[in-house]
Amino acid sequence: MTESAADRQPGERSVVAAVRDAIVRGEFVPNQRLVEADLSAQFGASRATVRAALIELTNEGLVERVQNRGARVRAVSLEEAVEISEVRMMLESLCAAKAAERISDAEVGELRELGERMQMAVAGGDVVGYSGLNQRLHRRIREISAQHTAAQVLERLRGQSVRHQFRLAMRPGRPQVSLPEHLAIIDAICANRPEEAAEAARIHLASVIEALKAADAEVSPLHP
Amino acid sequence: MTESAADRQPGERSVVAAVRDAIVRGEFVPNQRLVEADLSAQFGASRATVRAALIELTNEGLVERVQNRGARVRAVSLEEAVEISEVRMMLESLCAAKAAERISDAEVGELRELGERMQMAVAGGDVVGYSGLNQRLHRRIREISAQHTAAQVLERLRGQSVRHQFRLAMRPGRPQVSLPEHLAIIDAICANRPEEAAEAARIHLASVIEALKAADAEVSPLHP
DNA sequence: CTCGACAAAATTGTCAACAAAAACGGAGCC
DNA sequence: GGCTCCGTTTTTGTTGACAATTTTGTCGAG
Repeated sequence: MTESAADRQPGERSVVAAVRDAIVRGEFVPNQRLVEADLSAQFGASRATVRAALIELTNEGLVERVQNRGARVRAVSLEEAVEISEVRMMLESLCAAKAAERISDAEVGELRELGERMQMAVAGGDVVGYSGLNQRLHRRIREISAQHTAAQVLERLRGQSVRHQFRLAMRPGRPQVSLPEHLAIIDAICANRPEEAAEAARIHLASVIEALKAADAEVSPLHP
Repeated sequence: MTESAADRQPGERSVVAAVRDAIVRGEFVPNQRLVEADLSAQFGASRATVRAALIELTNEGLVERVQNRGARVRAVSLEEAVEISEVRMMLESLCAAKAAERISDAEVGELRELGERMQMAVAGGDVVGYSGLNQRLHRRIREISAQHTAAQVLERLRGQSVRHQFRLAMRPGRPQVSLPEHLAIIDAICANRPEEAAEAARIHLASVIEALKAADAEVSPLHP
């Protein structure tokens, strides 16, 4: 077991970030128990600190806590991943429409550049690079939309579904189908067409939902 | 100062419920400081317990916490209330559509009865009763939709905007305009028409947003 | 051999006390 | 008179220990 995490900065707020990172990076696998004393030793913090961190991560949907039974990494099922994507479909279309209304000239250049880099990444077969640009695009659209409430909800949901998202990005052929969808969103936003941008976002997320179901069907061919 | 809150059941989870209730009921006003020691005395719990409760309520969006400066009741501005309503417009329309697809015969009866009771409440001028039925209707639709993720987000947002919602319900003439909107939602869901239900929900929330802005314009006639 | 009761271990919930940081107040200085 | 500096007070952040609960392991009876 690596002890790389036993660093300085026992801090207060850093513990939540550390545990969150460990979860989204896959270091802590779903359903793994998170014993307060263990985490307290692993990071330099006291038990009360990790306890506070676990409470915070619980409300973020990353960990599950039950009375007197401790915490564990929350496992999101396929059904939940689909639900999350449905909510994303609604909120990302809202943000896309808002962004199309408010975008500035400088931001247009930014989005266009992101789009070009995504095209290059796909052309070059750089899957992980494309995945990173993907995240940056969605985040930037949220920021441009200035819909703070929706952005916050979407950020929380992203943390919960990051595992499914990653599995999806690794599917062969997936980037080739998602790239044009992303470019359509960019085009609509940059052209100041809210309705078109919202529709493009809906189409993209519908595609994500289909891919999620397809990926699952491939793993478990028939109902086990 | 009333000491009615210093009850039994110092509990653990009850403290978050107690503080949450105090906030949504208006006992704790926006921007009011929430000193840990004071709350610790007011409710029978220790400081660590109220601290945990404050962290939880922070992630629910009801309180604001800044490093080394303590917690206070979060004040949601008009802009935030509008943002919240925009998100609600998207998610409630999603839930309404899902509910229209999944509703059972028994649930149809339930919703119809709720609608009749709402009509009676408005006819009788029972504003507070109508407000309660209003909440029950929205909650029941969320439950029927079986969209757990959206329901959870909506529940959190409801807590944040309950103050604005309440102010709205008290506006003279408001129930008369919101009642037919609610009945339209009920009709569409009970008739198994998802698209119609979603549209009805959108119309209702758009009306809420307009009313929010109007109510604010009335309080502060010109830009102060 | 299986099932249930009972004890032991592990883990969480709670508390009181200590340390650090920030807000407050007054005296001194320009 | 206003401003800064410094000590006091309040409030939060952290720590360790104790109590309550759950889980685990073991032993005996059927």
